[in-house]
Amino acid sequence: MEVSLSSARPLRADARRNREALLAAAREAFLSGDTDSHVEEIARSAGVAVGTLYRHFETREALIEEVYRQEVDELCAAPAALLERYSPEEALRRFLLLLVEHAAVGKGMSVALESIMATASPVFEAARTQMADALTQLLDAGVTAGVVRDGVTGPTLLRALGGICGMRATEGWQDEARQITALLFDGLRYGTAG
Amino acid sequence: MEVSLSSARPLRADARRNREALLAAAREAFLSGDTDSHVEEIARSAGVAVGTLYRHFETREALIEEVYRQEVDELCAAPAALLERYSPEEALRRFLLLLVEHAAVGKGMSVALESIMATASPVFEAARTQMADALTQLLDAGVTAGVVRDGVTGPTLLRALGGICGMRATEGWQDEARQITALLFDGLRYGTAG
DNA sequence: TCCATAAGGTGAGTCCGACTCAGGTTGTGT
DNA sequence: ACACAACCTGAGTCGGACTCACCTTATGGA
Repeated sequence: MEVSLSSARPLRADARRNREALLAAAREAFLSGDTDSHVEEIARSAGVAVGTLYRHFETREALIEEVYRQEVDELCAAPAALLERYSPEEALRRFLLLLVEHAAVGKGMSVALESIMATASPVFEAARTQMADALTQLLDAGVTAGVVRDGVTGPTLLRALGGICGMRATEGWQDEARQITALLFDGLRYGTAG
Repeated sequence: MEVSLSSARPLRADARRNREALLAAAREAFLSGDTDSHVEEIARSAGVAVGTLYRHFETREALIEEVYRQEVDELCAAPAALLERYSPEEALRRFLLLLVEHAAVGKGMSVALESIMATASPVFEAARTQMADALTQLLDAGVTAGVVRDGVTGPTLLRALGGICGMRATEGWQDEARQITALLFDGLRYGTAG
């Protein structure tokens, strides 16, 4: 599903297997709300020793980042597809909601997101940029179509959505997230013909 | 400045001094971006031993919480004052901006906020409720005056503003925060006579 | 097929930082 | 001035992320 992009020679077969197992185990742990999943547990449930975990990932954080990066990759493919299928306004609306749904895969994930937010790692920086670009794409289409106010940038909107990450531990958080999204959506349209 | 509200007898003079010194040292450390300020450092710069720190605060987190709670207390006094001086619309606008300025006291503070967000401690719960109530007060005044849409609650708006917490580590974050605030403000007015 | 070899795996041990507690110190009421 | 409870101290414990010296095995060439 993924070809090597780096100049290094490909991983040995068993190494590749282990790396994948670790990512799967980490995702599993984070998604199931096991917030305090320790490296030892993740390694064990992946069927390897901690040393192997550290062969593949610089730190515990790096592993979390990688899990998150994969999520972001999937999400960032959406805007282009949505713009082909829907009007700019509708595409924007749907993407914002998609973001909410995606954040809903498990409260453990939002912990991971926060954990990453708290670091200034280059990996996360890339993910953030990617996401911001996706939003910019949608905003630009909206501005061109005259349904979105000018002057709001992708990175800004991304941050505005950041609050959704801190939302576990409440009962009706998903509805609330949708409300916030609607609020931002309307804020974006404020002052247009919409 | 503060009288004992609990049934326990007042602290001994030296204990009170130490407690205050610890809070001051902690605030200092957090505000100056010393993100990884260790309990040992905080205790030393307050002129006490770690044991003393733990006599006054259950855990490191509890100390952070207390610093934050004080900030929140100050902030929550604002809405009532603003509503006396300005129109509901203007009061809301000013309070949202005040929130941003307040978050600006130092990037270290946002780390503290996040740290608190990541726990479901009762202390933070109280602070959050307090803040949400302040926002509700402003929103209600706005709805009554017909300048704010109905159906948005204080807790919801609070979360929407949450994204601002994750904003250190960027150059022009303060301008961005202001933009987001404006966005939400307009979202709130969407569909009214405003 | 089989070997040489380097990539990969192992897990006991190190490091470090939050937290504890037995014992000394000091403010306070009488 | 005294008794004593409240307070303070800081070396030590504990837990979890991370390391590294040594072992295992995939791989590619003979």
